[in-house]
Amino acid sequence: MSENSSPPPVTPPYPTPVDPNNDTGDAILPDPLLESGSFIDADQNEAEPETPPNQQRQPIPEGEQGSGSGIASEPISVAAPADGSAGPTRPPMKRNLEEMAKRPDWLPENWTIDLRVRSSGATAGSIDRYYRDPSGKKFRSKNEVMHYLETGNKLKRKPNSDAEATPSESPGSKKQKKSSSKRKKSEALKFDFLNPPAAVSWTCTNAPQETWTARVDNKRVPESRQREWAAAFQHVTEPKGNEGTSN
DNA sequence: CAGTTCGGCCC
DNA sequence: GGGCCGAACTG
Repeated sequence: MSENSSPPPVTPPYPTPVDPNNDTGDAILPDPLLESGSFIDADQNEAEPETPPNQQRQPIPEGEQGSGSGIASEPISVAAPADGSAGPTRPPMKRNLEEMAKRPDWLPENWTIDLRVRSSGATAGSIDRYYRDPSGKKFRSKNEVMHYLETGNKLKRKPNSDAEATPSESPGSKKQKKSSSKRKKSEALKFDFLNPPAAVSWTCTNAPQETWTARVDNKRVPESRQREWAAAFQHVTEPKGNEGTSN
């Protein structure tokens, strides 16, 4: 493009937006979140100029299509700002990546959130949120974080006992990815009426929101279980249990 | 075997 | 639509 006749003289702190329909003053702020501490997984002590910023990515061999081949673009690490110490007046966050990366209230301050965008697969485009503790441990969900916070033990996944070896299946061959017939569903009331917990202790967390957590034998009861309990409770307290035809 | 990513259910 | 978790695949 050719040069313009009159270049912009001076850029004021806030460029005048040409957007006519901006009621909430959604102007383009310089970098509201940048200062808050949003950076790309750059360690604080990473003083290695020799290493280029490009992450070590293995070249994807064409032809061979693996699930792990097409990985997401870049893991976005967002450091959680300690608190409002950075700036007294915090500008309204725009709905952006930052907003998504804002730490939930239940997340400790020293933890970080990793946003990963799926680039391959049927669920491409979906954003997965991961949580990392100062130690570097990675968690996939709030539940895992909670469990780790309470018990201090990281949930181990995939026991993979492989107790039964089914020779019928063709071994050695690559296992089909779960294409179909994988998850079972449809299960009415999961509550085990025959083996109810002997004792349940309920604790209420007041901050930031009222959250009741049930514990059985010092083991935290998953919310899903609590929901099942609620469902069962409602079921047993249902006044009208007439399934027969009214007559 | 551990780590990483995708599929897909559940909410 | 997002969260969550199991499963699958790779290094």
